[in-house]
Amino acid sequence: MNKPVGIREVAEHAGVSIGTVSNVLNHVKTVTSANLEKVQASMLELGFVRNDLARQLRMGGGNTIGLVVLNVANPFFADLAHALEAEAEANGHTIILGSSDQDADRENRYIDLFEEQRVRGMLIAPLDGVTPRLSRLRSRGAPVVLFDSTADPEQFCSVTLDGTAGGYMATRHLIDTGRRRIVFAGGPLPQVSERLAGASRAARESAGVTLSLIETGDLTVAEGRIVGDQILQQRPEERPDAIFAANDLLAVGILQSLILAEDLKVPDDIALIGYDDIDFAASTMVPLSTIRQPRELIAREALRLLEEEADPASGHVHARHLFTPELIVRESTGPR
Amino acid sequence: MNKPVGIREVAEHAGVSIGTVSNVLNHVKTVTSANLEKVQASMLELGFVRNDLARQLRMGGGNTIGLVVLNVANPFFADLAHALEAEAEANGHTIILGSSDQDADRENRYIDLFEEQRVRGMLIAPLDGVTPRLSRLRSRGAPVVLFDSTADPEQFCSVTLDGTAGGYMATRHLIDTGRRRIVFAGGPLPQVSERLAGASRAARESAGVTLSLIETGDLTVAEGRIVGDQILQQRPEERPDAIFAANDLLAVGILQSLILAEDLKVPDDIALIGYDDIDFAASTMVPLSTIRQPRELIAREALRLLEEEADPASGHVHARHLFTPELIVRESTGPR
DNA sequence: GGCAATCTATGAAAGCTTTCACAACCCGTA
DNA sequence: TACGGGTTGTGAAAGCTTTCATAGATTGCC
Repeated sequence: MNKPVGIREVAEHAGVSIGTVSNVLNHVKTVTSANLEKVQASMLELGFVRNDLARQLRMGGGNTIGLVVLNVANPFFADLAHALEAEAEANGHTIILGSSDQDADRENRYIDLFEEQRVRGMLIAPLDGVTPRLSRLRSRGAPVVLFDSTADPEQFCSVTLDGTAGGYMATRHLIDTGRRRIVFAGGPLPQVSERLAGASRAARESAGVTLSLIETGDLTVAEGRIVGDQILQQRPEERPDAIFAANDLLAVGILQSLILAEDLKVPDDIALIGYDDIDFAASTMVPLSTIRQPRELIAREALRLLEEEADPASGHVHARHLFTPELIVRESTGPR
Repeated sequence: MNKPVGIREVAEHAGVSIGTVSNVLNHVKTVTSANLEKVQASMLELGFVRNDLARQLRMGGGNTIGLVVLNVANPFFADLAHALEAEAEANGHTIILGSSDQDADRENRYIDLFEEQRVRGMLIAPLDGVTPRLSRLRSRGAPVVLFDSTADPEQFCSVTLDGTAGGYMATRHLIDTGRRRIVFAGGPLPQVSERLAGASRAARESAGVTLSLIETGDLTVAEGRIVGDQILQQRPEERPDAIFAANDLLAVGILQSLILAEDLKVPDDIALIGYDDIDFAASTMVPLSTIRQPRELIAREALRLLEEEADPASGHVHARHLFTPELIVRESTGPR
């Protein structure tokens, strides 16, 4: 193992000054082509790799962006992370990903970590809304964009889908296709309250429509199966004629369960609609109607806001951006 | 926005020396409790956040680990990343995730980036085996563990599932349950060659078994549907009686397609087995038999090797660790 | 040839931490 | 009292880069 080779060794080897090497690294155009070549040759020969830690230290922070999601194993977040990563890469940023796994401690630990790393900003899908930890972060002036529409727009930028609108659209669609006894399945409640609120509104608007709630502990396939089994145990005449699942994973689980029943068909007897439009939604046995969240748009806007907030000259004002989601009709809510 | 507060300001405010503050930060036990309290109070009051960049610079690299996967959107890699992250966190490491998206350029860019960040080591699922870029990295002495069993064990540590064994197990299982005309679906070929090799061996061992190949351009649900449609277009008596898909995504797509056919039932007419045991595999319409890869074990071992390689005192010798995968029998290969 | 105006190169300083040789101090004992 | 030994605190140096004021070289023009 040789001595670590830094800018100084390169300068010496190439017979130029430290400053010149630095200029080469940073593509400053004042460098003579003769020097440029000498330096580049030396770098190659010595196997020089710029030390980004020193660079960032000197420059007072780099262009890394911290991302905290609720759970990478959830395809929606995996896709979102993917979109963010692609978008960030295009802007020369790097994303560090942390998965809080729905654990407040982990969330806080990642925030601490990112702060210590002097990230340029953070994108956070907060677990319990705005915690004291987050406020403290904010008061220190760190750029933060939340994926949480309940955040105080005076204090934070946030970018989200309009869950109320999505809930409304989904439920409205069920009603429009002739459904009357609708079940909303999802939980824990705080996380799905907007979608539920939208659903309620749609139900209230139409006479003769009832909306009931099956609360789940989580939004997973396994929980979905439990919900499905629950519904199967009801007497056929008691069963709902439509289910609005708070996300696609849940919907997939419900579908799994319902499809095993002989005396019940999706969508003929029960319509099913999900939320998120994960890649699998189009590939389930009965392709799933759902609400699509334009992940690329969210990703782009979140990064734009973060960039703006990080730039003191921009006259940035916090804003809450609500994107309106889109109804995707597939077979699981097919015409009755 | 106040002046950035560093260790120096804290020291001054608390009336102690810089060294003492550093000792507090690093939990050196020689600090008097009186001083400890003073320093901690000052930190709190000033809102001090340790600058990890300077710390890492001084210490010659931190404890961040770079991870390059082929594609985060693939549930297998998402789960693996998740497992690695959990394991790393337990050891006080942090994972930086990069997704190469099957693009050699991106792979190289991430490697460069990680090198500049002076990561403690890298975990890489290489696209095309060991590229010159990787060898150069190695020759520089950076700890690297590959997820690629074709890597030269003299040069690299690698951790993988035994794809040949997995391919053999899957095919053997199909044969044992009475199947004779087996199709292996997967591609591009280099990525699935081991699984195919295992399948071939199993087929050769049994008289009367034929194995044919449908090569795909990718291992996605969409490609799987294409494969399924292809099979449906064959005359019933020409169709295979079993399909071994090179991964679960592909299998899911195939299943989607086959299930639409009236004259064909899975598993009665065609058995189907996948590979990876992604979370969805148990949740498909006909729950999918598959080969499980013990992700947690891989994650643990990969990090252990990396740690060992990073520690010069360990007398580390490169090793290829092949984990034997496990056959998971579900309904898609149900008894004939 | 002489002078100003450009252009390029130089290298010390700064950015924030950890490290470590050394100083200061305390206590008990000869 | 003087001294040894142990404990705690100190602050300069180092780690590698970028920045920037300054020096030096070159060109153009009268």
